[in-house]
Amino acid sequence: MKTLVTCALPYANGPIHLGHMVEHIQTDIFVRFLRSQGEQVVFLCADDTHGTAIEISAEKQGITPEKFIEQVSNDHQAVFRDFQVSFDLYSSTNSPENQHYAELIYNRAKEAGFIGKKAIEQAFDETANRFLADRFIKGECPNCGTKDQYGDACEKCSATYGPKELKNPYSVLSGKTPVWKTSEHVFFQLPKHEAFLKEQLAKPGFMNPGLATQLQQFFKKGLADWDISRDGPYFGFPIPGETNKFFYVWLDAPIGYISAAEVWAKQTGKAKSALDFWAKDADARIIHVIGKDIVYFHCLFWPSVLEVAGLKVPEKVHIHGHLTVNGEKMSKSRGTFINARPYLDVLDPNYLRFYYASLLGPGPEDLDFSLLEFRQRVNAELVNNLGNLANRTLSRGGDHLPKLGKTLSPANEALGGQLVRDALAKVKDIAAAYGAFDHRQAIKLILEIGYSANQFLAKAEPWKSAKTDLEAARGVLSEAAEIVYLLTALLDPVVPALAQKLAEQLNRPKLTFKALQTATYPLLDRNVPIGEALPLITRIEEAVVAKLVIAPKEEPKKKEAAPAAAPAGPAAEIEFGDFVKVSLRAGRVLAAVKVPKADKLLQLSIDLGEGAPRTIVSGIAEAYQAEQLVGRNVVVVANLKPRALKGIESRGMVLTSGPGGKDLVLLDPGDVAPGTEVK
RNA sequence: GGCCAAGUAGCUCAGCUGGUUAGAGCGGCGGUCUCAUAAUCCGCAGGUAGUCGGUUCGAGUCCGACCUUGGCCA
Repeated sequence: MKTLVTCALPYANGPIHLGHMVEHIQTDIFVRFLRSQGEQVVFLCADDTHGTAIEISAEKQGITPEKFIEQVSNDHQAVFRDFQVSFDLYSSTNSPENQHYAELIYNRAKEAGFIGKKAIEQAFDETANRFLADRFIKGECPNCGTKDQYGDACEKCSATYGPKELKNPYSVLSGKTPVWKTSEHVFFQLPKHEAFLKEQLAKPGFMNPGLATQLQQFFKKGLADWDISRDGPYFGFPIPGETNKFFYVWLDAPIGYISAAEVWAKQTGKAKSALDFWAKDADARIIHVIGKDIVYFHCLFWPSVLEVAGLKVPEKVHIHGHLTVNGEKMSKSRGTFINARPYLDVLDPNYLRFYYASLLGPGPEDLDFSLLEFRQRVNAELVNNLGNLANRTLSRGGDHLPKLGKTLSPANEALGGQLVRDALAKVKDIAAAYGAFDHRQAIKLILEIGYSANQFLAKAEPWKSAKTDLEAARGVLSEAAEIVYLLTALLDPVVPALAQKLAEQLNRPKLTFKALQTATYPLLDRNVPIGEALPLITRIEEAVVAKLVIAPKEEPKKKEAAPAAAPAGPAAEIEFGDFVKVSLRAGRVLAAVKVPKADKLLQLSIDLGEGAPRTIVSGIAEAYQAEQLVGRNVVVVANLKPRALKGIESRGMVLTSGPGGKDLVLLDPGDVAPGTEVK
C-alpha cells in the first residue's frame, strides 16, 4: 500500500515564516519515519496561487500574476529545501493538471446534480471594476463605531455582521464607496452530503475528536450551499460553460493535492496517474496535514467534493496548532514575526527541527517559540546529551587518541548487553510516537536512551582503565558506540543531516526503523572500522538567537520632543511641580540583546503603548540575561532626553533599585498594559 | 455573541476507566568527574492542580457555574 502525505498549500502571496515551518517540519519528520519503516511514501506540496489577493499583489509590482507566483514559488521551494523538507515534488495550483482535475471534478458534481445557481448581492467597486470580497471592504463598525473595520467582524468589540451593515463603507482598492450589485453565483450543494459527512467525521482516526465535535455545529445550524464561483476579473480557472466566472480559490486549492500527484506520476513514471492514489479503489491511503484554522475546508467541503467526484476520501487529516513567539502571536510590529529565510541566515535548521519536534504533540494545541527555551533545550538536549555522547564515545575510539585505533572490540554481552537491550526496548514506542505525530514523546524516549548511555560511561569510567588496560577501555566505548549507532535511525526523521554525520563517523550506513524491528544485540559489526569523529553540532549562542527578534527598523517619533527636567542636586528638595515633569510609564520588554563590547549594557526594545517600540539601552547586563527580560514589565522614564550609548540612541531609562552591578533589581509595575502611567 | 478545545512546579509536558506522601525533562541551587562540544554524572529546592460549588467513603481525574487563553462561525 502506498501512502500519499501532503502539507497544506502555502498561499503564494508572501514568504514562508516559522509558523509554516511547524507544519512542514512535523510532516517531514512523519514522512521520513515512514520511509525509514520501509513504507512507500510520496510527500507532496504545492503553492496555492489563485485569488484576488495574488492578482493585486502582482499588479502592485507591475508584473503578471504568473510571473509573481513563479518568483514566490522559487523562494518557497528554496526555503523548504534548506530546512531539509523532503518533498517528492513541490507543485503549483496554476498548472494544466490542476485545471484538468478542477474541471473534471466540477463536471462530475454537475452531472451528479450537486451544482446549483443563485443570485447574490455583493459590493462592487466601480473604479476598480470588480466585486469586493469582505476583506476588501472597510468601514465603521455598526455596533461600536470603530473605524477601518473589515466587512465581517469588529476587532474592537468583536461584533459580527455583514459587509452591508458597515457604516460609511469604502473599497480598500480605490477608497471609493462601493455600490451593491447582484450576480449569479455557482454553488456546491453541501446539504446533500449531510449523512455522508456525519459518517465520515465519526470514523476513528479521521480527525481530532474535539474538532469533529465542533464541526457538529454546522449540522445543527444546517449546512448551507457553498459558493464556489467568483466574478472576473479573477486570477484562477474559468468555470466551464459559464461566462466571466472563475472557480473560487478554495475549490481548486485542495485539488492541487491531486494534480501534484499527477505531475509527480508524469515526471517520475512511478505511477500511471494521480488516480493510482485517488481512485476510490486505489491501494493507497491519503494523509493531509493542516493547521486548525482550515479545518472545515478539509473536513467538510473537501471530503464532499471528493465523494461526489467518485474519488478517494483521505484516511486522516492531521491537525496541528499555531506558533506563538515568546508567548504571543507573531507580530510584525513587535519584531516577533520571524520569516524562515532570516532564520536560516543565522541558524542551523537542525536546531529548529529538533526544537519543534521536542514540543509537538499529537493534538491541535499551539506551541511557543520561546527564544530562551529554544536555546536552552537545544543546547542541553541535542548538543550536550546526544551530540556530546557521540563525540565522547567516538573521538576516543577514533583518531583522538591514536593508541586506541579505529577498530572496535568484540561484542561483550556482559558489559553492554543490558544497555543496548534497554534501548532497543524503547524503539517500538518511539516508532509508535513518530507514527502518531507525537514527536515530543519520541524525543523524550530518545533522550532517555542518551541519558542511559552517558550514565553507562560515567559508571564504567573508561578514561581511568585506559591508563592501565587499553582493551578494557576500548570495550566500554565500543558498547557505547552501539547506542550512537542506534541514534542514526532514531534521530534520522528529526535531524537527518546529523544522523547522516553520525553514520559517516561510524563509517556505516544509517540504521533504519525497518532494520530495528528485528535487530538484536550487537547492532554493530565489530569487524568494520569506524571513521573519524568530529563534534556533531555546536551550541546556540545567545547573541545569535537575539538577532531573530530585534525589530529591523524603528521609526523615530518626532512628536515627543522630550522636555528636559533640570537636574536637581542629589539630596536637594524639589518642588512637586518638578516631580510631575518626570513621565513614568510601564513598559513591556519585547526584545533584548547584549550590546557588543560593553559588559553592563543591554539594548532593549520596549513597548510603551505608542505603536512603535522604543530602543532603550540599560546598564543591567550583569544582573540580568537578555532573554529572561523578554515579556517582562518594567518602569521607564519616558521623557528623558535621548542619549547615545555605545553609538546606540537610547530613548528613555529603565528604573532599578540596588547598589548596581550584579546587585540590582528591576522595578516591576505589575501586570498592567504597556504605556500605563506610573505615579 | 455562539460553539469547540485547553488551563497540573519558573518553562514544556506525564498522570489508564476517581483510590496510598501529584511525576519527568528543561531552567535554578549544591556537589562530582575530567573521556568529551566548560560536556557528563550525583543530589536538593519548587505545586492549597484557574476559581467557586456539587456528587462520593475518597476527585487533578466525574458534574455545574464562572475566569483566562486559543481556534472556528461558510
